[in-house]
Amino acid sequence: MTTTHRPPTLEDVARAAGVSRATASRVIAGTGYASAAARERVTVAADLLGYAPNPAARALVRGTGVRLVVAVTGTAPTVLDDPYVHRVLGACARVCAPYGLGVALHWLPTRAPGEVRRLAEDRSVGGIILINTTETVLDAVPVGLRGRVASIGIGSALVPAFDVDNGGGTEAVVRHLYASGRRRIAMVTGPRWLSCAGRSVGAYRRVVRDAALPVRLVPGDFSADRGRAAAREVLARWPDTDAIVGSSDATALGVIDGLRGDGVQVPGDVAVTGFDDIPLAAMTTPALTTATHPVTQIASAAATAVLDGRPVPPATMFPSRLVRRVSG
Amino acid sequence: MTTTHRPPTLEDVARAAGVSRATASRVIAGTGYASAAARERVTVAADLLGYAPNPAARALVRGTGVRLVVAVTGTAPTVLDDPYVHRVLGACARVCAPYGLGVALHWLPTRAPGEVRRLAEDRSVGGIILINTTETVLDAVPVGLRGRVASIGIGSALVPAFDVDNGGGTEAVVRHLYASGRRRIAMVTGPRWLSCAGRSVGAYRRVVRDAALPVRLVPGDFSADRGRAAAREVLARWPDTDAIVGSSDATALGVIDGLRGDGVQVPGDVAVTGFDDIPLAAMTTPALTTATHPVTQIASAAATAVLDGRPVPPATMFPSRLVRRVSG
DNA sequence: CTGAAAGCGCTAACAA
DNA sequence: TTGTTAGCGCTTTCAG
Repeated sequence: MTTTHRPPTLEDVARAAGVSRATASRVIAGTGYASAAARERVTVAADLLGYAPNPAARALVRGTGVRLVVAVTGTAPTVLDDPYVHRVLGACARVCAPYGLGVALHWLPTRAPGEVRRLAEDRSVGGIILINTTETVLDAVPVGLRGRVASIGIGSALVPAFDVDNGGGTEAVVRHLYASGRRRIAMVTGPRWLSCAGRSVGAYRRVVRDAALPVRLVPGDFSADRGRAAAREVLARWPDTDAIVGSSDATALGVIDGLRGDGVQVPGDVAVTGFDDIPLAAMTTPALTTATHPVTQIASAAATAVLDGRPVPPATMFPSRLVRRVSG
Repeated sequence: MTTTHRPPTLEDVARAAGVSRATASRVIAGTGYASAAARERVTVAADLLGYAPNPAARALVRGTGVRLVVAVTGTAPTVLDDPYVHRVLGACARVCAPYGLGVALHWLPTRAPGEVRRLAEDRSVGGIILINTTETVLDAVPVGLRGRVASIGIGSALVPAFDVDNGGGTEAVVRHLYASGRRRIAMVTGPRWLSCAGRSVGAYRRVVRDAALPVRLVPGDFSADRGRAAAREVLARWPDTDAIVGSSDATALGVIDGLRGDGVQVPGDVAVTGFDDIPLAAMTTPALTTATHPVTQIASAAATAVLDGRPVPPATMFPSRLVRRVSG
């Protein structure tokens, strides 16, 4: 007689432990009363059978959803191809694993901030992590989502924020540049619509103003291509620039490439710094001076907040540390 | 009177369309008979109400699982931190989205190939994508998983394989090196336990042998650190080497860095090539000559195969194309 | 071709 | 403290 190898259900565990399904449920889910004896017997039976609760069934009855959605705001669905987004997704996946939850990727069009409502209504969505979000999107988050949503970037009264202290990181970078003798420091900013990028610009302005240096800002978008173009703009507008602060490592690499195309030496003529400390920042020539960005930590904290459901502070900032290498 | 804004269920759709829940189910799921009239009315009602099936309920009744697991074989859970893995995860997430499925990340210890059985028994697992898998793991895949599992890398009779044609890519690279006059070409291999990396080594051996050049192999592991060390080993054992083929871009970058530490010019003294064509390969100095690796395409194809459940060929290879830049 | 009915595996009142 | 009961939203026989 061949027994089909069927995964054990709660029913099996209950029977093996000699209790009712309800009691077994209470001890497995860790909710409600149960005598020490019952607890013991159920626990033993469960790991004897190798029991694991079926997340789908659980989600169905609790109305709790079965996946954590990473929702990325942007003008086109290509924002989902970004390595940064993938890293966040990976970190979320690791946090979700013990809960039996999956993760999903969703594009939130900048033009249609109401889209977030549809996500909230989807019963299979257990929680939402917002990335690169805007005030407009934040305003569209329904109150019913309270406690099941977090933002990596800016937050709101309803949505707790988790982010790198890019103001602090940028400040450290610019101060370092000043300390090493640079006096005409330009910056390639992040995208304007991304308010959290504004903190870096603010920090740059502050340091530069305090030192009575000129403010030299050129818009960027975190990409290398834009960095390359921006480098030329900077040189065209302010030929005596002796340092360029990139708002991402990709930007900085682009800047270096653009500069080199014009025969400018880095860091000899112009120092260049990045932000993020991607793994390759240490391997390029010249090795990139930058500031750290603990993406995994941040994403894990955000995901944990959503899954735990415990109250969290409205904003949690993760420190960014200067990494001195060769480029600046 | 405030109506709680509850997402519509199939029941709601059925009522609105004036049919039974069963009929509504048939047309929504696209399975079983339904008159044109019924089909029409249900469809209209569904998108009038903005109905979306609840994946958890569906998974529960069909026993079909609610997430696609990306299972990475390796000696330590840190393999889950690899950007390559994250990219695969991202691609899978995009394929899963329309199915309402989530994705999950799982470490499959090299030492415990049987672990894959536990995954197979988990009712919440809808399918499995194997990464960096070994024959041992492949052998442990239970037959019950047929059609719900695919491998990125090597496959088996049970598990269809999806991979880059790294043999072809490597051949193109080595031929290019030869054509540009290099005659003493060394290679830093991928990890030995990863059999699909062997195809690159095979291709290298073949080209080199056909040209009557010496075989110079040094073991690597795809990492930049190992590349750096390997460069020195190569130089120590065969000082007249004039080209080094890296089996990944990270390796190549490490090799370049190691070479530079010894005052060797790239590509002047020694040409260096990579594999993967990561975005940054174009930005480094010197820009990296490499071969493409369509990771997203591969992962999407694998995920699609698992979710569709349609029969697929035992192995699907994706072409790798030479990208000539400066380093080699 | 359609509807009634029976669950999928689990949790949450409610009694006992 | 425990068991009984009633579903969560959906699919799927099985009769009509």
